[in-house]
Amino acid sequence: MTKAQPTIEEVARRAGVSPATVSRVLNGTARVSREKVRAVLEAVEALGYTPSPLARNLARGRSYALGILLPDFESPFYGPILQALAHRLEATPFRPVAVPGHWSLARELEALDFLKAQRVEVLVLLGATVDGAPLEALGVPVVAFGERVGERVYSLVLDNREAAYRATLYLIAKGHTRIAHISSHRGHTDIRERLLGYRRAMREAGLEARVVYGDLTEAGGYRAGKELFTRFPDTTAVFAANDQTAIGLRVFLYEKGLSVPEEVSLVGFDDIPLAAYQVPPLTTVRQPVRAIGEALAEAALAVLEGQEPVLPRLELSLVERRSVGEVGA
Amino acid sequence: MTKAQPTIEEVARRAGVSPATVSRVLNGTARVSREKVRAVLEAVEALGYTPSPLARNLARGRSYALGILLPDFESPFYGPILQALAHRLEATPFRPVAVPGHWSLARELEALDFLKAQRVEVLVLLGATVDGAPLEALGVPVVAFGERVGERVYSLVLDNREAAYRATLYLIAKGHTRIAHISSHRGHTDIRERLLGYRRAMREAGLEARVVYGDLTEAGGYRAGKELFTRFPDTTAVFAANDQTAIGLRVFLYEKGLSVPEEVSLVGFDDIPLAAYQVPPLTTVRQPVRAIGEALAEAALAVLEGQEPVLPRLELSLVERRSVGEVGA
DNA sequence: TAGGGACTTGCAAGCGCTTTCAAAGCATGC
DNA sequence: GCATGCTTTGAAAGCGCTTGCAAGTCCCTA
Repeated sequence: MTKAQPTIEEVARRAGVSPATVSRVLNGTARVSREKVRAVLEAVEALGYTPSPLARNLARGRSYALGILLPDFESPFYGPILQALAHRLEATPFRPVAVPGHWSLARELEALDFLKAQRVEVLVLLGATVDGAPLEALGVPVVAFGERVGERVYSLVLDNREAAYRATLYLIAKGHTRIAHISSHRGHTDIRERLLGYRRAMREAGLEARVVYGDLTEAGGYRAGKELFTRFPDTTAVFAANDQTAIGLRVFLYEKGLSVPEEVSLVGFDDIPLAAYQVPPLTTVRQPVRAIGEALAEAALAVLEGQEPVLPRLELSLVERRSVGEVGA
Repeated sequence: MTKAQPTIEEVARRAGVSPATVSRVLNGTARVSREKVRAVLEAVEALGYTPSPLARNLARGRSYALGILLPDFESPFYGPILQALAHRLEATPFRPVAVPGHWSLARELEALDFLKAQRVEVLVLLGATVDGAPLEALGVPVVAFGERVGERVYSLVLDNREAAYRATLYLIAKGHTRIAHISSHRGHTDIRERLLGYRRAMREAGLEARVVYGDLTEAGGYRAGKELFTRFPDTTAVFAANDQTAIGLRVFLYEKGLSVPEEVSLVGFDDIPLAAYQVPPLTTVRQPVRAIGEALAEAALAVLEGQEPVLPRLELSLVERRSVGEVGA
């Protein structure tokens, strides 16, 4: 049976004070005499009272809601970021309101409408493509993972191009020359940056770029592999735009009977939790998800305090595992 | 500049009616004349008005919040369930409030306190261990994935024991006799049920059970593999309590130089998205996550309507991929 | 032509909290 | 002993919405 929760009124009555006083001791917003404090606390304890967030927020005129727009809840990359973000929020009065944009701009716009209706005080963007006007229209500050422009929008951006450049260089250093890249039209600028980094490394080394497109899913990686090895059968190394793509490609190679890393080397991007547990363990560019989540939370909280957020300079680093071999070794 | 959102008051003024009328047309709670409806709609449109959920819920005396307790946001198994659950809720007035229990009973209890403070109207339990008194203390109905008891608690339970039994039988049918199981003390009854199913199959076949314990993570699977092959080096098949364990074990085998499925066969449980993309693709027991998420949502919604929820009978099925080989084949 | 019923509409109370404002209590200083 | 200045406390007004109730309209019937 749902025994209704007690109200501040009842607490006040039991403690022999006014609701105002109860509010004051609970929020520490004004000095209250020793004995009344005790009485209130006792009543609160006895009744098991917790203030209704609804009423409180309405009275205070704010929602304490922090909107989070992410692609979905099953992404092995965004999940951990959300986790860190939510974790950082736990000790604050703010609550995360996470909604999926389902990798579609239209759905993202719907999600924004929803968040606006929810009166979120700030928006955190994770792997969304929305930008510009719709963002400004929200009327709240935005903290984005990935480049964005606009007033009151702050972005945390890692140097994807540089990291991709270095990853490609790494492959070249291992003696590879026929190196392909699997990119994607899905996703935002980060993916394009990775492509650019790859191209630059290839160009500088005087090598021919071979690019095919997936959709950042395992299935996409598998299909891209099919296309790649049809068009460029002699490819010896592949740099994939993300780990899921690399993993999908991996099973394509497995089915085709090409061994990794002996015949084909693989480098991914993101370092999702399962990357280390592939066979062979996947060499990949690590994104510091924990730090990313925390930095976003920190920035959002700063904005809420009216401060100018400082976004840290986070590094992408190649983690060498076992999916890359040396040519002619 | 955060232009404050308009209130019902302003809409009413602009439409030349009372706030009550605006409320009525927006909620369809009473008949309103044609012209006033038009006027209200026009004003709403012009002002870009959306009712404040805070005020609305306070006035209605309910939160429209549906609490969800799950282990964390990065689980490849619970993520998809959450996704389906949240998706089903989209068209309803209810909002998911998901909080992580971090695989710890203490944290789960904290989470419950939080959910209670949030005035959730119903609780959905995903992979939590909490049961009994703390659950009842919440004072709201509970819909659980996995066996639970109590009044106003309803559980969706799949026959894990039977599925584990059949999975083990499958291995036996492939000619294996030295079959191990990696279980876990973490997790709830489901895991134990799988252990029991395994034991039963082994017993009935007159085979000796060999059980070691992991913690349902990849790392745990890896460690369990170490222990397993120390104690029982001649093991030819392993049935793991979940896919992550199997995947962790897989890399242990890889490092040890044991091939899958030629030397060791592997069966997992859950069929997480990445299971199909392992090398070799993992044979596993599929949990219908989409259906599970939807069934839980459906049940929760039914309970909210005051109805007795009907929980469907969902099936676990073995999906054969490439990680199991025949003995002597 | 008056009375009654069916609709439509606005008033005002209230949801549970916060916060302003003023009253009350008290000690201090002259 | 009285004015002054603090401090503690409660009354009451909202926050933005919903909803019970009653008033007002209009049309129909006797």
